[in-house]
Amino acid sequence: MTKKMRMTKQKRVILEVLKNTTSHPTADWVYEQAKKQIPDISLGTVYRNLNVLRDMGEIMELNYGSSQSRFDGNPKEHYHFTCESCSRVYDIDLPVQREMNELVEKKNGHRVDYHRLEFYGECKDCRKGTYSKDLEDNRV
Amino acid sequence: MTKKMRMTKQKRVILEVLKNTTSHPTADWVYEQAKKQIPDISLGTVYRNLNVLRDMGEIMELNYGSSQSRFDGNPKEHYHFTCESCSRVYDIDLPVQREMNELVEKKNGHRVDYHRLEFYGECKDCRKGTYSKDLEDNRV
DNA sequence: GTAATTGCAAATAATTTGCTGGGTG
DNA sequence: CACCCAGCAAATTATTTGCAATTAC
Repeated sequence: MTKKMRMTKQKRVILEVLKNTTSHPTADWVYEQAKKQIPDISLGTVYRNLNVLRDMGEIMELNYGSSQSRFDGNPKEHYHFTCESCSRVYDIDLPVQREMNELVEKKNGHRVDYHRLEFYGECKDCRKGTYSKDLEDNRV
Repeated sequence: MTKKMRMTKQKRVILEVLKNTTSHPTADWVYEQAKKQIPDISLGTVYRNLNVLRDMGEIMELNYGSSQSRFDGNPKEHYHFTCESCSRVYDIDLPVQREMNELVEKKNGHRVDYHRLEFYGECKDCRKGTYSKDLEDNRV
């Protein structure tokens, strides 16, 4: 039984703020905007509702699931796959498609220096049920 | 004058740890590994050196520049451009290439649910010197 | 009525920084 | 021997959480 969600004034305003901007605001900016309509709304409420709305699929969180930075000893451009089950990150050997940068430059007018491509899903170890914490801890 | 960098025992070990793994460790994991060789190394030193090594281009930081999450009112899959100068995030209208997911599935054996593609560079406003803080604050 | 949700404040978690002594070039 | 960098601990920043009061359904 997933528990039922109530549409509160706070939730409505937060969603409205997000739906009415083409920018990609931070929680804090949403909070500032929401305060214009509900002066005593609290930042905690904004965070809670952003998470609820994300889980419902109403909005997207960029950088979702990456509270910690990860480092890569290989500084050459390459792509990654992140397992949403065990959080491990794998290298992907697709060739880097630099043509896409020029395409975006032409279409949107920004100067594009590089891009980042990340795949998400369930890794082969987790699919097989082979995953073990030991394996993770001993990766070298 | 960029100041000169000294090769310390700590820096050498941290770099060595990263170069000798194909995983994409967190700062904390690097710290744990480095401690095996330098028991009294401090976590602060690990963070400092990871940043120095990243700035030198010796290693890559994944999720670089995103200490805060950003939210998108449009939950449909689409790509983004992030300006490294003003930090604004723009939508990119390239069609989503789902074929790449299958390619990775076939080649690497992971189940791929979706991917994320982000471009980086300098946005057209910053290139023109048009950027203003007001503009950012008033984005709606 | 009752369970979900709020505001507030305190708690976490990741990362950065100030200081002072030590080690590299 | 100058000055970059280490260790330590305290500070910052983003986000989450416990609790008692409030509100949607």
